[in-house]
Amino acid sequence: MAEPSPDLALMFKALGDSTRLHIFEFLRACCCPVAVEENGDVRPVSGPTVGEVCCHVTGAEQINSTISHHLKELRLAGLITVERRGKNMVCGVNRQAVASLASFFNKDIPDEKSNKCC
Amino acid sequence: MAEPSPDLALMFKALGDSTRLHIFEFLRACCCPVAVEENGDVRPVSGPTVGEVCCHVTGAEQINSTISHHLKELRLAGLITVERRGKNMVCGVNRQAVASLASFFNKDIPDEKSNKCC
DNA sequence: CTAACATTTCTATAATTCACGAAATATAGG
DNA sequence: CCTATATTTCGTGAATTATAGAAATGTTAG
Repeated sequence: MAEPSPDLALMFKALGDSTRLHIFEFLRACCCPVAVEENGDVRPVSGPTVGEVCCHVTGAEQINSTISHHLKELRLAGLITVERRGKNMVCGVNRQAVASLASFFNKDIPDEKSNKCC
Repeated sequence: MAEPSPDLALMFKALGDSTRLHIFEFLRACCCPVAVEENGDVRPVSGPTVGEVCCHVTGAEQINSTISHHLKELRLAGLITVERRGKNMVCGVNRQAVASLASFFNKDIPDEKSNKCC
C-alpha cells in the first residue's frame, strides 16, 4: 500500500512516452558535453542545454514548448536535473534515480528452477 | 530517431499506472502460489489467478473489467503472462522482460568522478 | 444440453495527456 | 532602460486512457 521511497509509478509514467524516453537516453549517453559558442568559445557544462536536447530529439533549431513540457515531467519525476547556466538551462540525469530503478529490477529475480520464494 | 529497444516505452507506460504497478509487484512477489479450492483440493499453478490478483489489488471478491483491462495492457507490453488453467486464467511475470529492464538501468552508469564517457 | 462460474469484450463517459502557438518570464549585453 | 535570446507558462483542441456496467465467451459440472 505505502509508496516506496521514490515514486516509481511516476518515474515509469515519465519514461512511458517515447519522446521522453529519447530525451532520457540522450541525457544518459551525453553526460558531459562541451558547448561551443558561435564565437568559438568553449563553455564547460555539466550537460546539454534544453535547446540542444530539443535539437537532438526533434531536429528543430528552436526549442519548443512541447519539449519543455516533457523535460518538466522528467524533472518532476526526479529522473533529470535542470538548472540555469547563464542564459541557458542545462540538463543532466539524476544518477540516484537511475540507481533506484536499477535496484528495483535487480531485486529478487528468483530462479525458476530453484523456487526459493514459497 | 530509431526506437531505443523492443518497446521499452510501452513497458514503462504499462508500469506508469499505480494499479498496474501494484499488480506487477504482487506477481513478482507471489510467484508460485498454490490455489486451494473450496472442497479442499490443492491445485498447483504457476501463478495466481486473475481473480486472486483482483482480490489482492482491489479487495473485491469478484473480478472486474478494470483489472482485466490492466492485465491485458501488462500482457501486451510483454511484462506478464496470462494463460488458461481450467476455468481460471493464471498470471506470472515475464522474467525475460524484467531482465531486459534491469539491464537497461544497469548499463553505463558512469562514475561522476571519473568521467569516461566523453 | 443446460447451468454456473471466471474472465473478457463491448459500450459509454469522465479524466488525463499531447501538441501547438501565443504570451510571459528570466538573463545577458549594449 | 531596451533589445535579443532562451525557456517556461498558458490556453485550447484532439487523442488517448481509466473506469464501470452490461453483454458475450469459454470452461467445467450435472
